[in-house]
Amino acid sequence: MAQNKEPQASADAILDKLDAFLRTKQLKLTSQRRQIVEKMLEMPRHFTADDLVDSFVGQRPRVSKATVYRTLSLLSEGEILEQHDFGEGHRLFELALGRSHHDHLCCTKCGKIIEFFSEEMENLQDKIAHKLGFHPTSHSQKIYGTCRECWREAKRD
Amino acid sequence: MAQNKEPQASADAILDKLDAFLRTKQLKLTSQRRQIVEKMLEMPRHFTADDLVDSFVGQRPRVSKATVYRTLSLLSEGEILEQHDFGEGHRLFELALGRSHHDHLCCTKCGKIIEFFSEEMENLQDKIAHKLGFHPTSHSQKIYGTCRECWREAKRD
DNA sequence: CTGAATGCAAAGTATTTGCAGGTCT
DNA sequence: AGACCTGCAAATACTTTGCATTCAG
Repeated sequence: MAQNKEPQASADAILDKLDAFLRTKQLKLTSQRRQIVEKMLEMPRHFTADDLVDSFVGQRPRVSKATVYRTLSLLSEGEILEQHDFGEGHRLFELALGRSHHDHLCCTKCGKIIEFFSEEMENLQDKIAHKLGFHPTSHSQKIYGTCRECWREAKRD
Repeated sequence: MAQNKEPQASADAILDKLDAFLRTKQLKLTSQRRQIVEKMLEMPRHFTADDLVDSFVGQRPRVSKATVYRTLSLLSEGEILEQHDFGEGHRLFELALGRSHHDHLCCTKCGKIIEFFSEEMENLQDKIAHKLGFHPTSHSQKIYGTCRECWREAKRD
């Protein structure tokens, strides 16, 4: 088990993968799609579609909200992004390309998200799924609670 | 590990728990709140707020959408219901009172949801959380994939 | 009696879609 | 040329809120 500190994929690596994916569907790698990929790299680990839309305000050429949403869908479908729902009423996106799979701890006090990976957990999940006749393709695991810092703060009161 | 086949709580048990919870907040057990509890018992294991709203159409006295939403919040807060998000764009509610904790397998072909519980998994989750300085209060785990039936069907083609 | 609850309609929030014109190959 | 894309605004889906009235304790 380890926290994940790997660097993210480069713009080039992402554009290559996106281009390859788009080709398989006879779609095009446009200027807007490139710009969105660039912006993605400047986003925090988890970001919303709206965060990305906002990053284009007052910029020329700008990219519209509709295009951002449409592109985020494509990026997810092409397995470049991953989508999460931490129960806040909106989706969060996370760059998946070049990073290995992991799960999340979510602090309900400060909103911090801690990533973790456990081989043991992965094996156990597979074992359980198979025992129930299920063929797993992916999973989402979130542990909610209080992080170290918020816990300390709570005890202080 | 076992699939969960326990019966659900009775209306009386739920109303008792709800009443106790409401008292602690100086809130009232109204006729509408009672009706919502009754309807909940007729719902499938997982239901949306809208399913519940619909169950009141053409009924007298009816309960409004706003009240349904407000009551579902209270029921969740009072740990009578649990909320889930299976990534379909709306919340699903599930009766938690009288049922023990479990996680879910979600078939992405047919939408079927299979429940499971694993002591081993629970322990592992706690172990990981603590190792990262985290104090867990709850978790949500979903394994997506193909269920036995859909898998067979896929192979047939 | 009095604070809490309700219904209604309106307002939000997040996301998707129709369409007319623009763009890439 | 033709298929795909884009921006815009309108539409959708789900949920929350403001307010005048009604109700539970």
